[in-house]
Amino acid sequence: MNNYNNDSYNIIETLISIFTIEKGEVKILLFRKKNEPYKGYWMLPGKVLNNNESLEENISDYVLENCGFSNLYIEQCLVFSDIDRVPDKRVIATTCIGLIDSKSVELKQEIPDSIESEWFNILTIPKTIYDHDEIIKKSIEYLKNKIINSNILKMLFPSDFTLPELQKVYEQILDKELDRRNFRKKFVSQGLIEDTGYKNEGFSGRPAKLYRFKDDIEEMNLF
Amino acid sequence: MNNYNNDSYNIIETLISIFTIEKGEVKILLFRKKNEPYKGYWMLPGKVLNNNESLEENISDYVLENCGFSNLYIEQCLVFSDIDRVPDKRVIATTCIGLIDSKSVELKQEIPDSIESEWFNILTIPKTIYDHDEIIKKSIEYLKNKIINSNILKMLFPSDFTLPELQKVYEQILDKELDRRNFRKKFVSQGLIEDTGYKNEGFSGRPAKLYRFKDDIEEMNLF
DNA sequence: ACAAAAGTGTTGCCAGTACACCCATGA
DNA sequence: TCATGGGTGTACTGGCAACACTTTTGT
Repeated sequence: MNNYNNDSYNIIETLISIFTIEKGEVKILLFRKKNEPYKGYWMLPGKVLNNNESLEENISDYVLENCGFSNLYIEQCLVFSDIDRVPDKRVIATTCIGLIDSKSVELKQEIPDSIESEWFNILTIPKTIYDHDEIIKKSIEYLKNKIINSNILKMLFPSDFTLPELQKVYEQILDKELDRRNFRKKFVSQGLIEDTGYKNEGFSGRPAKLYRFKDDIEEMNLF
Repeated sequence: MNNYNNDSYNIIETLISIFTIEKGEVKILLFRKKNEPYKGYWMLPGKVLNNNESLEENISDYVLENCGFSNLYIEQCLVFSDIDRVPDKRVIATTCIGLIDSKSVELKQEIPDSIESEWFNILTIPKTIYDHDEIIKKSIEYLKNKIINSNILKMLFPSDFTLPELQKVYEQILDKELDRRNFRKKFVSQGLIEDTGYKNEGFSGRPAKLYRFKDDIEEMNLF
């Protein structure tokens, strides 16, 4: 058990699917690859794991440096370890999902000019490198399963939001339409949200009340 | 992104929490450590991952060789990557849960004499090495969350079983008592099981009907 | 006044729960 | 015949789904 040889050493990369809400749409952050192979294709953010840092430290540091987000919510997803998932080199990917609210995205810190990044609607994801499309698919699936049994989406809505906005996000992730009245009833009756007393005026139609998630709500499920 | 140095190489081990049912009790398989440090303590089965095998191949091969199980059901659990989770050496643990029915346990193949192993009731787990107690705790939690929304436990019951037996397993994992009549109603109404026509006679009290899981039932949740 | 979008109330159904009685066997 | 444990039926309840009308704003 304690015998290590050359074959026992592996390259590990952490890859993260960062989601946010931009103009009511659920989006994922991708970087553009700069060199061959797959030059110009899109890819998930992430980097090789050093042997002096944990998975969580690695991805937090990376995200801060390269995306400028200091308060990203992170959860582990799956490990992808097929021998040939990356050509030429054997690289194991440990993957995470990250959630960040749009306000924190706007307030992001300095990031390198050299990185070309873009938020993509989860329904129109471009061609990505290696097995990243598979990883993204699993990440969205993970998110979908998660929001059914937990209130994880509050990580995407720390600031004031309207119930119709929240509903549209649920509809995008679950990929089905929900009833306005029942949706409201569920959230209000569970005591997850509270009225801020403000309204978002200035749009066509009746202004919607602004809500916020209560602070003291804990996650329900670990997985 | 493609620059690797010495710091980029890591030792990865796969560790697996294998569960079965033995005499109605949910049990987990542990090995006994043979050398210092922690000599004599118990530990999860698992081994270092070579760079020519996937996580799933690695753990399947290991389990076959060292536990003798050829048809173990496996799912990924969490990754543990704290720098000092193992003393002296940096080792990352990717963990899995495994489920095997008691009949397959009895029919297991040859395994090395040198391995000392034992099935422990999940309520009375002995002292384990490193962070294995934490890993075991999370594995049980994973299993608990899983059986609520899926029929994963059919992996533990491929052969005939009685409903009271099945119920007791649910009660152990969920750690709460369930109503006999409602439990039966749920499984029968969902069409997950079918009557084999046999009974388990020879015990005190009325004999229980023997059921089996239907073959065509798929998993419902991925996570 | 009209259009657009948000807010509200009622009803029915199904799943889960609580609970009491009967049945088949071994001793 | 009694003890033991398994099988069955009923009534209640709360959550979810289906559905139509009213309210508040901008134009």
